[in-house]
Amino acid sequence: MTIQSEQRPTGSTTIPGCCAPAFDVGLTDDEAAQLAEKLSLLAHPIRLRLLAILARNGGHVCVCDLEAALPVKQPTVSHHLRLLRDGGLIEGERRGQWIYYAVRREELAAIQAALAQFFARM
Amino acid sequence: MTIQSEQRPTGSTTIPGCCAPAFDVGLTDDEAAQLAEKLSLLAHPIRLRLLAILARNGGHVCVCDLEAALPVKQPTVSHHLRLLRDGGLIEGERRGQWIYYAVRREELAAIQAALAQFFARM
DNA sequence: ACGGTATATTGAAGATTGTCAATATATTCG
DNA sequence: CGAATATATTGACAATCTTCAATATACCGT
Repeated sequence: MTIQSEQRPTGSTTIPGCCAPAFDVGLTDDEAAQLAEKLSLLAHPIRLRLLAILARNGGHVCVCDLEAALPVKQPTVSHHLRLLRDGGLIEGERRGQWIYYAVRREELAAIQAALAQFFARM
Repeated sequence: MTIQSEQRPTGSTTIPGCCAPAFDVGLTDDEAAQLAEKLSLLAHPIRLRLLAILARNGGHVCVCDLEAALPVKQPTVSHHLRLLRDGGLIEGERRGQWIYYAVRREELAAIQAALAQFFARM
């Protein structure tokens, strides 16, 4: 024959051919789920911009500032702020009529560390 | 009065009170959209595990291996592989009956760099 | 207390995503 | 060619996400 018979090189199974999970899996079910959840929180342009604004002006930005800076209406801003707050990434402090938000650096650093670990394992 | 009148310190507007976008915005509309797109691609447990497996066993893993290692059916594996391939993160090479996937390190590094830049700006 | 402003919540509607059975396509072997 | 295996695609369905108008809540100044 002209074409060489392909043989799957994957080891340690009795069945020749395919589908022997003898390889390195790398990420636990739980690890993947947790990291995916953190990434999902970041994976939205409005939330990224919210974080960026707050990180650089922390403690001095109220919701109306954010609404003015972003192309969405006030309920949408509040919605994303809530997601970020529930995810532990930001916190809000009421000062008078306004609520000032700021990034929680520790949590942000935790995500950064989780990502670094993920990439390190690649 | 006992309570001090709150005054928004945000500068450079003629309107006293609120909503003067004099602060640092930090992320362009486009930058945020692009980064969010990359993050969305990563933000799924199955895709994270696919990447981890492929990164550590690159070029030696066929779809049936992946299906065996993950808690989803074959069409779902193919679906996520397609998303990753369309996103430039992996590539597949047909060898005989099987198609072997591998991570594209450059693209993965690009995402890592984009993330690093994002966190650096925080 | 009242009117005004800031923010949150609710509810609805549309868009996107995730999963899988069924089916199609490609490849190998006999 | 025809059967068997590997992978991709289609189509349907459910779940989740995104946005916003309408409304509610909280606070301020008068």
